[in-house]
Amino acid sequence: MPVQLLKIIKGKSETSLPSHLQKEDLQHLQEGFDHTNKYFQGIVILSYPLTKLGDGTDFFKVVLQDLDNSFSRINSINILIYGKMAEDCAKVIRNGDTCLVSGFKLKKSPTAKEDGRHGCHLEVSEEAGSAIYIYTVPRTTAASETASLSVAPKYVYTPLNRLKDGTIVNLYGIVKFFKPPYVSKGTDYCSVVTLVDPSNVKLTCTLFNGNLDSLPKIYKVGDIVRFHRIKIREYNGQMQGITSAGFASLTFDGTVGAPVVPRTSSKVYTFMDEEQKTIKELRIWAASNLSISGPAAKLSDVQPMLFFDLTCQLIGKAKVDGSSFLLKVWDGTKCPYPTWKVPVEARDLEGEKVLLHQLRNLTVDILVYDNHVQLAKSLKIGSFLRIYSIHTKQASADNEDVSHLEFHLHGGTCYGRGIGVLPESNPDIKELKAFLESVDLADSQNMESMSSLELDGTFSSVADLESHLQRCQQLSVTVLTDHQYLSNTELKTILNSPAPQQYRIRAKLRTYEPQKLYQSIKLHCSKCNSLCKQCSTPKPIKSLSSIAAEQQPSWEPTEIAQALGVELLQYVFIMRFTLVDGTGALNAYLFDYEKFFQIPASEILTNNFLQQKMQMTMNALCPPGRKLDDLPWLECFIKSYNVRDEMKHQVYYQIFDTTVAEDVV
DNA sequence: TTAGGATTTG
Repeated sequence: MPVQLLKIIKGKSETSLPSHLQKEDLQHLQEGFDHTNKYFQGIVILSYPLTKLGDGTDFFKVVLQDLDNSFSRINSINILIYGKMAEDCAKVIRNGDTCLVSGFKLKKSPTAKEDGRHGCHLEVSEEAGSAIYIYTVPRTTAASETASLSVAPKYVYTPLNRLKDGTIVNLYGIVKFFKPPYVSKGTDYCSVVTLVDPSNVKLTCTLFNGNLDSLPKIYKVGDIVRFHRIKIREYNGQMQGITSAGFASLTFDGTVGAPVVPRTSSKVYTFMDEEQKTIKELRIWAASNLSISGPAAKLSDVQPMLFFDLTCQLIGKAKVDGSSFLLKVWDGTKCPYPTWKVPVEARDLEGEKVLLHQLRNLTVDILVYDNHVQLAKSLKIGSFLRIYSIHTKQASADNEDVSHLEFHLHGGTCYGRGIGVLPESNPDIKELKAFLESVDLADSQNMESMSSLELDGTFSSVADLESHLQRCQQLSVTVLTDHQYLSNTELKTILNSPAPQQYRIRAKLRTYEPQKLYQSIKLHCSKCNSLCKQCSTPKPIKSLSSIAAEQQPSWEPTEIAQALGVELLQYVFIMRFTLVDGTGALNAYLFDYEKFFQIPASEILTNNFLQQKMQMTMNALCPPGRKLDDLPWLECFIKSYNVRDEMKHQVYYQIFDTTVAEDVV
């Protein structure tokens, strides 16, 4: 019988194993050895759900741990069971059962590197003549239910005061100190993490991995980690943790009440109710037993001679010299001191120039040195960072009257100095993003004169400077031709105010009508101020004789029209813009002969080039397919006016004294 | 192998 369920009664099984079988140790399970008449014995620590392979064959996988080698670095092995045997085993095998496997095929395990188990796995099936003997642990009904619901192994976690030299253990800990992953002098990234747990013992772990993503995703002191398969060694009279094969980690926010969501690079990990409970307990213990307050600060809080952690967004970067690298970052607040600007070659500066200029009053230059340069170079513009242990230093240059504040990330990793990239899903980053989006750039630009532009080293030539200056003064795809003294009014306020009034607004063009642009061109009658033809009272052609009779006749179109009783109509663009600014939406009419588009309405119907230009302009003002966030800003003047008839009264809005920025198309 | 917590000196 290929699968035998053997009950243990008082330590002895009901039936005996075939006498020809001999036990094989885990370390002797190697390719090239003869495993005929051998069996491997282990305890089931993990079983996966029964599945079907592509060809319909049943497949069942269990992990057996060799209790005789439980202190070895590798003490478990994958067993792959095929066909009917898979089905049979899946019905009876439970975690904690002891299994004997014979008649197996030994194959290289493709997952050994990831799961840290034996380099080979055992394949078994009836066809191959395999047999599995299962010694069950006694089962109550309740235990059986639990077992059938759980496919996770029962990991044992060692408290930090029970660690022994030379063992590989699983453990939990609260991060007391950490160095974010940095480039080591060897081949790997390194991260140093000091943990503490309710046994009040500290453990410093040195973790290496060639893949940055495989190191624990610790963002701040107080985070909680779960380490699997960490090796314990004695170093300088103290226990030390170090990565061993198969090391895996989960990291959790240590805040009481925060969602218990593990951060990990592993696609597969075990995390059950019991682990949830452990994290919650550790959070509570940490809250009442540890004082964890990181030196986080906003740029608005910084002082000279300070080491602090900054959570920020990267908007520019540039090489400076061989041992230092420039990061330009902002966090939405303004540093209360004048800050230094590190001179760099314009061609070396990466980042969106317009944005860099827009944010110039809110951006600080951080110079990073030595070992941090390599990581800094690899950072993506726009990414969110936490830069640990930035040093502020007050200094003044020879040509400066007032001192400025410098930001340095010195070389080395003392005190956890380094740079971490945080995902946008991180709660702190979500908060930062929301704050950054709320910052009124128009206000920040007004805080400083344009002369600083020349100081920040962003532009390579006068022409470049002028073009960007022009563009950045506009800061939107439209510009105002007058009334610049007015400040912006939110759409919500405008919608709630009586007409008539005039406003300056900053808004996005969500949509416009007509979408077929040729339909926007109308003939307008200036006499009746409508679209446009009832004002003409045509006279016969002989009426022109009155002009002809003059001594010096004028053949101007207006004179001819007047003589013929024709009211001249003018071509105009008439469009409806739906504008939004986060506080409300408003429909404003554009009535434009030439000024807004800088295209004469009278010429566009006969000029392909102008038609294309208008289409491109509208595409720039309201790029098709973009989300609202990605639409450009428009600065406009609008006036409100009342339209009343017998039935109703309405307020309308019209755009005026506004033109499309020159460099938009 | 690397680092092994405990601020650069630009």
